[in-house]
Amino acid sequence: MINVLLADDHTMFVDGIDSILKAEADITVVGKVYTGPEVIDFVKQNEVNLILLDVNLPGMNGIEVCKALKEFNNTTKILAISMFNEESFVTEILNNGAEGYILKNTGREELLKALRTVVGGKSYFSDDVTQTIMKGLMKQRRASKQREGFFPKISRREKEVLRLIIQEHTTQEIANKLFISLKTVESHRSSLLNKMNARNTAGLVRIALENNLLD
Amino acid sequence: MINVLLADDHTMFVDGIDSILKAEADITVVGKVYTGPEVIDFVKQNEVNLILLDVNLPGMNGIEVCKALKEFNNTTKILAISMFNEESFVTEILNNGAEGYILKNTGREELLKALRTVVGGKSYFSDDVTQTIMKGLMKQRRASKQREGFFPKISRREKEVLRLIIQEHTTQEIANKLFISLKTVESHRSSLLNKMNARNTAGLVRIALENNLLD
DNA sequence: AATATAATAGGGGAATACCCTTAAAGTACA
DNA sequence: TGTACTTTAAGGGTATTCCCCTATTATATT
Repeated sequence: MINVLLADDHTMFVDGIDSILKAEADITVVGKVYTGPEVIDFVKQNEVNLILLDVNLPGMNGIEVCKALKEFNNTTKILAISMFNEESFVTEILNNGAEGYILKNTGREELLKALRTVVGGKSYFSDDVTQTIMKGLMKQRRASKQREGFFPKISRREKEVLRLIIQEHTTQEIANKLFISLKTVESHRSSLLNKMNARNTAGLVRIALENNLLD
Repeated sequence: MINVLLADDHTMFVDGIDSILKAEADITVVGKVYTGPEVIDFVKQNEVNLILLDVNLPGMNGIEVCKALKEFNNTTKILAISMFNEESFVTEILNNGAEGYILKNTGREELLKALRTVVGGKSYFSDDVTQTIMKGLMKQRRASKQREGFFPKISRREKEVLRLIIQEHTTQEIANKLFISLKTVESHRSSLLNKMNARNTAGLVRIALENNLLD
């Protein structure tokens, strides 16, 4: 038997889901809650296998609830639901422990499938959500591509020096490691500052990490 | 009519796909190639709508091919295929311009669906691949969670200083901006180095960025 | 009210990074 | 076989960071 908790501030929506799940023999809706703190309280006092959790709960939102919940509970699965197919929502709640993410326009069949998949220990995502995430993955490329153009390309040796700088080595240490003179390393540092348009080491490190310059 | 190029070093596999696609009225296999450079050459001389591209081509691998191709061609779609459901493969080739990713154990029906979806301008991914990527997304959480524990928490003021350091400001500039003395900022810097276990500014920046310490 | 932590600030010194200029030798490319 | 870029290196100086130490005042926390 799957014990489900519904957490959403839209009563009508909650009731709709409730009536859908009632028809299923292996699923019981053990509770309905309408705010974040209620979710936490309920889970502490009842056995819940899965929470259908609205991402945009008022007050304490779904993401915070998720985070708080995972602090003390690892068995209850979380299937996030939302009106919005927003990349930031999806990634954030997934980073905070949700096992699945579906949209509110999801039909009865898919809802049930998602629910059972997540309870079964796997993850589930609406096709639309998947598209969004993957697009995000692909966007990175275009963005970093554009930025590439901003830098004159960094030479092989410069890249080595840069890597060692980021690993917290001093100029002297880098010189020793690469068997070259202190002055040479200084010279590389200086061209790095120029090419990357940085004022100091902090900038070097930030720009390098932000733009994945170490590949 | 969809013009497809097959790029894979396993002849038998290529022929298998070829025969599957032959049965489709709207699809023509316009070429079969077995190495990376051949792909580039072929696309330069023929009209190709979609490439079924093996990620693990010998010599110049699929990822490099993808990158090279997107340099001069934006119309040809790329559907990556691979034996391996490896997160690094998937993310890398997606970051380099592929529109879809399927596994070699994909059946005929799914292959055709993937192919038409990608040609239609949308992205397509095998369910398994989606699972892998999403798992990767979720793993980040666990990793960054663990690391959080390593730091004593950084105070409000220290965080401000840290942020300005990352923005390439010198100690003197930070002091001016925050209306405090140079020595106070030095003092904050020094506790940051301690708390974050960094040797110098480079480490400060790297650790802060890697662990999202600025939220 | 007592105790801990944070924020403030100073002196003084050593280590490191940054700047400017110059220049030779190696390497790749057309 | 030039031309451009990279890698190497130096002198000499300034700026900045880092490291000791100490110490007062605020702000939580219990």
